[in-house]
Amino acid sequence: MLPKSSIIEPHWQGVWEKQQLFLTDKAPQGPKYYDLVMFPYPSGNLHMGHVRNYAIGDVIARYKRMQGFSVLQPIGWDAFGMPAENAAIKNKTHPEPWTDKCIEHMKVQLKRLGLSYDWSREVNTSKPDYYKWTQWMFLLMYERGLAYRKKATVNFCPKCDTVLANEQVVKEDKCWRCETLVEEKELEQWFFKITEYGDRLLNDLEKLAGWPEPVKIMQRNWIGKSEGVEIKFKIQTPSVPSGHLPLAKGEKERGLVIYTTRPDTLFGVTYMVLAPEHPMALELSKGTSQEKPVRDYIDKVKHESTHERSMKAAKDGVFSGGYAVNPANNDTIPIWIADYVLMEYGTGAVMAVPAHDERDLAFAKQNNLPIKQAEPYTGDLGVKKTNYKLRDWLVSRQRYWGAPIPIIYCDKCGTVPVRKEDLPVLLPTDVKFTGEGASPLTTSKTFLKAKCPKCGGEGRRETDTLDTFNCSSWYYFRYTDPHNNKMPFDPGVSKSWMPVDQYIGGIEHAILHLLYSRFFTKVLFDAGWTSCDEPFTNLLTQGMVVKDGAKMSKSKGNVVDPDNIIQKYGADTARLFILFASPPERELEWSDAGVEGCFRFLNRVWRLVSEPAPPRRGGSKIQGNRDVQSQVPGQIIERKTHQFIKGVTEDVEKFSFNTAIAKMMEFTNLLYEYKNDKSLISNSAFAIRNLLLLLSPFAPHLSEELWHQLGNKDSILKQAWPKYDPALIAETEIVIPISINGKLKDTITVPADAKEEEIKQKALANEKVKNTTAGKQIIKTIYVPGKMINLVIK
RNA sequence: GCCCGGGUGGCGGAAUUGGUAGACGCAAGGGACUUAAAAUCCCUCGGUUGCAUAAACCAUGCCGGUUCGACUCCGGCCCCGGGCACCA
Repeated sequence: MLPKSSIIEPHWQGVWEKQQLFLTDKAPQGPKYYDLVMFPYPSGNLHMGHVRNYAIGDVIARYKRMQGFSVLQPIGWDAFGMPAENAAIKNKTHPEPWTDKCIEHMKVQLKRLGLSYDWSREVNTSKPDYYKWTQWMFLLMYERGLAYRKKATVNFCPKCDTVLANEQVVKEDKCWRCETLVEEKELEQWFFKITEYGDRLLNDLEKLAGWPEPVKIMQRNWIGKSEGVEIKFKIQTPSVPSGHLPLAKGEKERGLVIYTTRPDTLFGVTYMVLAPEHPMALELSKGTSQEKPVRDYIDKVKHESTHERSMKAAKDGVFSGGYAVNPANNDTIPIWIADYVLMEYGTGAVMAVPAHDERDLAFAKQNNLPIKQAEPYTGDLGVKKTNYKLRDWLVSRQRYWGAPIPIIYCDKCGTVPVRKEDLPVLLPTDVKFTGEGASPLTTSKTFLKAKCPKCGGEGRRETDTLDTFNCSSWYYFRYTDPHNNKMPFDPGVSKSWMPVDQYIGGIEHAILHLLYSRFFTKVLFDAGWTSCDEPFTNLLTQGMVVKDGAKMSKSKGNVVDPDNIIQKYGADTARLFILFASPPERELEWSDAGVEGCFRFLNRVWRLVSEPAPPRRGGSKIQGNRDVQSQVPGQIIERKTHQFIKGVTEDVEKFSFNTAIAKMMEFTNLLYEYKNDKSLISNSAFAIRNLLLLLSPFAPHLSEELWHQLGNKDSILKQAWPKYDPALIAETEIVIPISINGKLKDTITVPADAKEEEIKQKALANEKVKNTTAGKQIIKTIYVPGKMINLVIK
């Protein structure tokens, strides 16, 4: 083993840092390139998913720098969140020191990877100088009428007397700590009106040409715009004649309003379904024999979290005891109550058409309800209505480790926002972490009381904190002006960097994080803070790094420690392997075997460069590449070098790093074939120089070391990306496959400029072709220029 | 359940627009060098039949279709992964 990664890697990292090679100017010099990786949650340990993310980002950053771009590649910490609070509960400590320690450790790990970050722009969302501005964003939303309060259901453990996250609800709706059955509870919560931006978030997806199509489709479906109608059905109950139920305000005739996108299927309606929370659900059963079953069913559903409910495969329900009248044909149809209808969507009630809808069909079969094929209904009915699946964003969290929502409740003035000049609302430290009871903030003596900003009277602070998605929805703006203490970022400075040219992160963020970030950007745009209405021009969604078929995550505990790999093989090998093992968008199954191969490759490069023409020990004679045997080696090397530059450049452009690395391996293998030929020294020097340049974004330490060994004084990182000469890449001979009836028979080698006739003649003269076609008739010849020739015989 | 991906040798993967399936790497087997080992170098390597580096057939999750030609396009299934709004 020649390159001592443990020596050369820290050495060059030190040199780069000393020369401040990765510090970015306040504003770009020349064309800018904002290269962004999703900042990590500081779990305390770097895992392979991170390494993959940052290796991709770093290759792009280094490549773009060599192309002359002014590159901004920052890093920071998405530092608020539940794990720190859980750790505090478990270890009877405080989330802050725990988080700080995690960051400290991960920073050391990150630096070992030799990533070219501008560390002077590091952000930490859990520090007041950052969350001050997260609170500022909340106030901006509030000012613009986009923040409001309403009741919402949460998962609640009655024994711990506390709100649970979905993640804390384990199998069969039990609390993760005490296994008590989780309940649903209604609480007043803060929301952002993201629905007001639904149409823009939907329409502007079309602008995002640099986004993967599947991500756009997922967002489109998530927003779920649909055009339909609301139709009113009259109600009948067996015991009470139609119209006998009390009328709602402004209602002339009692009825059940449903939403449908398919009014044309009205003749096929055989029953109606209400969500269990529908206000009419219980009412309809009153005085019928169904009263008790309905009550029991609604009770049962209450104990199911909305999360579990939406995901269970088998849907259930109960007859309400009431009937409705189909306005199209006056049929009397039963009204059911079932959990496959959601109160949040439409009117919380649907007309069921088993003949047209799969869910209705499954439910009808299960409950022996009629299925009716019917003519399309063409009459005019109901009121046109556009609905969205997208719901307003619930930003309240009943937790400590987040940015406090900057609101004060005053008995006189009501809900009053904290003045911007009074930000930040600091997280108090006199707090208990028990995992029980209401939000920890309610236990602070210093926090709760506050003067009303309006009247100066005694007020009470909001004790909810902001969802951590708030922190990550604007951090890319902060990176552009990270130390500003007068505003979240200077619009002029941010303008010179925004939008992000390339955003890279896990596919698991395809919807929520990316949608919220787009929403924030649009609000900032409307408020005049930015001229971008979309934050990320290009998006690369990397696949997961999995181990034993399962996602590597802190919660699953199947995390592979990159430290071990770096220690054994070095950062260059680790980076190279993770890029080589799989294309970026695809899932990558981690395996320690294969890392070895990349390590061997780097050693081969090392020996190629630093051991000129060593005595070849052992082995048999070296054979030239078969297809170029007849040609002059010097020309071969030159041509292959230009082809190599072209190939790698194209691969890096399309982020096909695995094939780019394969090409470097092939090229290295080729150079080995000519290694001992003294007459080729100048060709080889040219080839090696380019090999190192192209390799440098992938394996920067080794490339830098060898670059200097070759006598270069300046850093390889400052060199220009090589260009190829199109005149020198053309092969003189090409290989044409001959197939008969689509089956390959043989190949022929012809001059690159051979004419069709010449190739056909040569193909027909081929021995194998003659043997196969003997006694048969050639009825068709297909020639694809430069590609192949196919003979169809009978 | 719904939405979005993926399925190619023993393994990770490659394959411009439908045109030589298996590049590159790993693992495996054989050999060279060495007192020996490590490292390095050379050869073989999808499957079946076959003495064969002769030839044929089969082969890109499964079934069917379009085409001179299908991993690639179309229809129907099966399996695996991600997301599903309080994990980030």
